[in-house]
Amino acid sequence: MQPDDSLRTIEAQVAMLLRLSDRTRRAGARARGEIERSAYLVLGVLAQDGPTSVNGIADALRLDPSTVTRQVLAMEQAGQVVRAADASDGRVTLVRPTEEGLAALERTREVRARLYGEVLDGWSAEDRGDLARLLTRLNADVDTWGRAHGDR
Amino acid sequence: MQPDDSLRTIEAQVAMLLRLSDRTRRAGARARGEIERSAYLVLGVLAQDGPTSVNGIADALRLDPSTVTRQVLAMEQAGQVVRAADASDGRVTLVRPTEEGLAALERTREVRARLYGEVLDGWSAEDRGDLARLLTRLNADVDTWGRAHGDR
DNA sequence: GACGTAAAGCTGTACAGTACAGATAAATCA
DNA sequence: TGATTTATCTGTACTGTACAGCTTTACGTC
Repeated sequence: MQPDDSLRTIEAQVAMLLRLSDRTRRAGARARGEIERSAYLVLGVLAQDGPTSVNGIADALRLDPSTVTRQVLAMEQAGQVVRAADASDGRVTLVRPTEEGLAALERTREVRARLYGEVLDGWSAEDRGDLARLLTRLNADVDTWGRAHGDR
Repeated sequence: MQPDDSLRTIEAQVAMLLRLSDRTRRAGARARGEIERSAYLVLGVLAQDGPTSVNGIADALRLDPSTVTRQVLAMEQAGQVVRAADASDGRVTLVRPTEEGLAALERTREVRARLYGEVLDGWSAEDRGDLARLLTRLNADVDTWGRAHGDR
């Protein structure tokens, strides 16, 4: 494969993966007991970083703060997080995951890992490991690139 | 990395890639001269398969036909495709890409390949090739899985 | 050939996810 | 203290998508 071919293939395959994953996410996600993608990502941030401000979540996910505001409001309604003013800065809304929220996150992770286990049934451990490694690196580089270029 | 760890990492990284790519797609995509993601995918199908029915496009992209109907109507307005009744089956709307549409597709592919070239700047040819290969295989398996399971 | 059934596509509608602009409240600085 | 900045929330709009129902065309059976 020529260098340029790899780039084109990666680009095309990422676009198609987006399309297909979107499909899979919608189709019966709730029936499988999963939480929404948006809540899933927010809870992932909270599970990793602990209580976080709305802006902090927005930055971690590269989302507009107004979007996160609405997501955490919905998640509070669903009992997945609690919101409280920061004691040392009244402007800040600190978002904390509830036990229920963390349990829902873990449940979703397990369901999805099982799903991927089915999809990647015939894959060697080496290919799985390579894909995990390369995707992680790709995301890190996409994130770095986006921040350096102001997402232009 | 344990087998289960790979699955969890892949799952989490795909979710994050979706998030980040969505961001990059919106931010300044038009400014870079790119066409919309939906048009890009439809034109990709037409470029590969030639004139295709609305249902055919929907199947290739795993979209609802009503969604494709609207996309091709918008693309016709934009001069990227032309629609015509199939001579042998009056129910079928055959969608053909215009020269302009194919040129826009190629332009977008080039812009995006260049973008990926920047993001993957420090990557070895081997890693790029591996990522291209593994993503292609992942998509094929996701697609197969989805069709086998009725996207449940 | 007529009638019932199926297929293709279109229209109405609804919803998730998102951004941008502007409003509000709290903090900080000169 | 007043001006400016920061964090969040509210109003609004748009893309992408699905599902249900409608219309038109085709097909199969008699």
